[in-house]
Amino acid sequence: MNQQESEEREAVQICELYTPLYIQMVPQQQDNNLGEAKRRRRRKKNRGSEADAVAKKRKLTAAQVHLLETNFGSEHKLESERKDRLASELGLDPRQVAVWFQNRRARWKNKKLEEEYSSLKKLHESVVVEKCRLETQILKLKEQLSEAEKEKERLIMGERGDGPLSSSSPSPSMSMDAVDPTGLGEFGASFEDVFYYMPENSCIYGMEWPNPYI
DNA sequence: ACTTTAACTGGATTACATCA
DNA sequence: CTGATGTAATCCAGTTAAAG
Repeated sequence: MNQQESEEREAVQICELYTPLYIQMVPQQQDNNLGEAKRRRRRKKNRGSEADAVAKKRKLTAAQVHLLETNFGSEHKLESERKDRLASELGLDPRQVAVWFQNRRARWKNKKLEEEYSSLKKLHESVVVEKCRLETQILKLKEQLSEAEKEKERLIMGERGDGPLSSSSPSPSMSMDAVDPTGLGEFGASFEDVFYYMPENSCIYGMEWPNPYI
């Protein structure tokens, strides 16, 4: 038996398995004329008493869902031929298969959006932390610069001899040597610093993200 | 009461057929 | 041949409601 034959046989077996169920689940069309060219009728709007009588919602079986999922996994779009083939394999109305694919695509899209949202959120949080770290570093460097300028001023005054502190030694912490040439030094990896400094309320680590899914 | 999901609706788009 | 028009199929976003 070649592969095609075995696939066909499997399809027939599945059909046999589900057809009675389908007949039970979905009332068959009256004008099911198989010899007729494929009907191209726009489906009727299904609202009101007739719909209530006919369209009860049915849960698909695990086997049906499994086959649908497998198909969805290989291709999210559903061409007409595949829809019909799947429908007959599953013993479902092609319309049900189409609806299932539509809903499945919507669920998949939602899931993808949620994943994208959470990875962007993580990225945003790390950027906020980095921004705060850099702002803290800027602040401290500015302080150092200001101290260094004061020290410079003091030395100039000392050389002229008109300064009261001409001979006093510069405080070690205020000397230019104290300025870390790398600009990083003690602040390089100090995350604690980040959380003590909140310029203009910009550093709100762990702030609530608006959740679009609520 | 809440969630999941099958089924539905309406609007937009596309492909195809027909006709002037 | 070509453009206009109509129809059917399909998609998506949003909604409804059955069922668990």
